[in-house]
Amino acid sequence: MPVSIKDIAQKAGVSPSTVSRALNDHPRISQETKTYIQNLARSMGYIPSTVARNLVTRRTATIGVAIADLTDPYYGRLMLGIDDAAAAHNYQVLLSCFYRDPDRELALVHDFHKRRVDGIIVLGSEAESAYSDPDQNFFMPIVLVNRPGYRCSVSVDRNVGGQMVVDYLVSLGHRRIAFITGGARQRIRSRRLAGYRQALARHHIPYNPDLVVDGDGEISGGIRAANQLLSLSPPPTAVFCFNDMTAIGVINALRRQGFRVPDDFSVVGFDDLEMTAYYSPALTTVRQPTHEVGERAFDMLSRLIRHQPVEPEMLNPELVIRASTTSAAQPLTA
Amino acid sequence: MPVSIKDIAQKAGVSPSTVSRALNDHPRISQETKTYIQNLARSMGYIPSTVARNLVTRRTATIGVAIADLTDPYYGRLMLGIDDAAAAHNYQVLLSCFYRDPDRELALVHDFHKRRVDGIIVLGSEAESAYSDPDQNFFMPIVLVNRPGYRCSVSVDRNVGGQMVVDYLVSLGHRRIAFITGGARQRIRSRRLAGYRQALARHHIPYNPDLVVDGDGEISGGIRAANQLLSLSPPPTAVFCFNDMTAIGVINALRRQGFRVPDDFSVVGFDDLEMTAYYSPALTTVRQPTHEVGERAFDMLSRLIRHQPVEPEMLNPELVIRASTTSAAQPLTA
DNA sequence: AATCTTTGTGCAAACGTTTGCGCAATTATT
DNA sequence: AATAATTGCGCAAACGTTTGCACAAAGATT
Repeated sequence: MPVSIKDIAQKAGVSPSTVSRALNDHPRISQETKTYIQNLARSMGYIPSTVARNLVTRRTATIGVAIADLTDPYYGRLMLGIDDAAAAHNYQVLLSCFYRDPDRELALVHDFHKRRVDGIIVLGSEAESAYSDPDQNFFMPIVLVNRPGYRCSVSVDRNVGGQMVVDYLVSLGHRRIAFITGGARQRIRSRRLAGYRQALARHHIPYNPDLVVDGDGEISGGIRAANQLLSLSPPPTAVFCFNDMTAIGVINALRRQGFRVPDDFSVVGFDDLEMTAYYSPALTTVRQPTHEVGERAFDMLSRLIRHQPVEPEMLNPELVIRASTTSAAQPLTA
Repeated sequence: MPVSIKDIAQKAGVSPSTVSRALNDHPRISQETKTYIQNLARSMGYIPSTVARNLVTRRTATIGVAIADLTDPYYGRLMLGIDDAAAAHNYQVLLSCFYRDPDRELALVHDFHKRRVDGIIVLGSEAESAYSDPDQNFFMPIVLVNRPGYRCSVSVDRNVGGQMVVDYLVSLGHRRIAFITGGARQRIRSRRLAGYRQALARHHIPYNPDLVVDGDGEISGGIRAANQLLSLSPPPTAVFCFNDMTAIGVINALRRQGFRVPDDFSVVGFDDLEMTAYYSPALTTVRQPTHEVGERAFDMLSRLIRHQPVEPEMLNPELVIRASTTSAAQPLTA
């Protein structure tokens, strides 16, 4: 049973209010009693109860962050930005993972509501539409990262990211460029895919649905997708992947079939995970300002909490050219 | 302002206690009122306040997990085991990252105390000794993962892990085997290092302090350490790394200096991150039963919470031989 | 028909804080 | 020397729940 403010009050011979004020450095308490009580509290091993405090103040100075996948370092990097911004504003952060499961995601957001956090950030939402649904009774600010369809979101522009990749591949002479999605669910709203198609159109390359196959954002999905692409005739000469994890799977599957990257196939990732720079071949990918995204997401949430107006934000990605891409070989099927 | 139990009571014309009991499916409430109130609550958008509930019940059904590094998928995998076990026991999990900073770690554990979680798990503690320090006033169950010195801990036996690696490298003919630590702070208590030394002794290979250099558990540390090792004459023929991240750094630094892995140097990691199996060369490493570790950590905490006796647990790792290791070349310095 | 159980509900206290208000004692202002 | 402002503290209500106890009404047991 932890020691409470009343225990301290009793021992000090003062009222609980005085103890509370002394501990919170209230101006109308004498310096003398303050230091006396603070020392006493320390010596008694007092640890204030946030839960009682939150109940009466009706705020928690805490935000909840729901994360899609803890084994993908991309989200870890976003968290860094959020944590930094939150710390700078004296906010605590509660984290939880929903393992890419929309039901768990919603359950989690619900739990955050019950905990009465001041606001919520969702990283990699799988249930975007729910947040605009009035039936959900979400009564607190929520910002989504990378879901530009939602009112309160900060995203990197994956459409232009996709275009950059295609432009670059086309400039290398590629014309049969495959795209691997992050999963069938993502497919419809995929900005990368939209950018891919727009860029193809701009280069007068007809869109070929066979070249677009589903992955799952993880290595295993990349492997499956690559094998599927290899069964095409003719196969693509370049593969644009939903993210770096997928790209790792793709490169492996290709290599396992005896192909070489980039000589036989160019492969491009997305996210610029630290480790893929050290991969072999070092991955050509699209870098996102993750830290800034995290910070901005927190700032937007913070403005929302203070009832200030916000509008969706869009940040620009950057193409990082490394060793997994090269000029298109002469078409084998000439 | 969210709707409270009183609001519902008023609208239903019953007392708050009845509402509370109806929502919690108390046996002494008629089915009729139960369904009536439950529907009413739903329609009013009622979301119970855990904070009020926690205050009166004096428990939170929540555990806190402090994580050293969110960008290392190793911890993500541990979390999976914890989350699964916790969900099975109707516990919520609160996560937070301390970025390998001992001060932030302690601050975080302190914050968990203030939140009155029922117990705490620390993954990758940097402040182990604090948990045995009575001055810290930690008044709740805490289990540490991979800190076998602590009373309540579940660890994989990194000592035998270290020995397995050295035994294997020696069997390949290596005698100049380097070890890269996870950081100067870890060095003293490193079980891997102890295992490394024991195995060397067993093979009558004298211990050479020059071959033990500090990394930091991340890629950058691996790069630095590898360069340091290359400046030795003669350099080692094999490098045993604190973890897989370090190994990635090492392989890169070696390659950048024109060396080949495993032809010129054998490299061994630790953790068996999924992606390192897809690395090139695929990494020889030590697999840990991460999911089981996570589950057991939760189970231990759960026993602690119920005041049942516990004792430290130790799980066995497993050597995974892949392509980053091979027989020692003829010594260049013959 | 009297007693005993059971069923369904309400009262009120409690959890550990914060905070508006009141009030006495001290100090500053005329 | 009277009044005003300031300083230091306590009272008590409040936050939104849960829960032991009381109690009336209905049903079951003699």
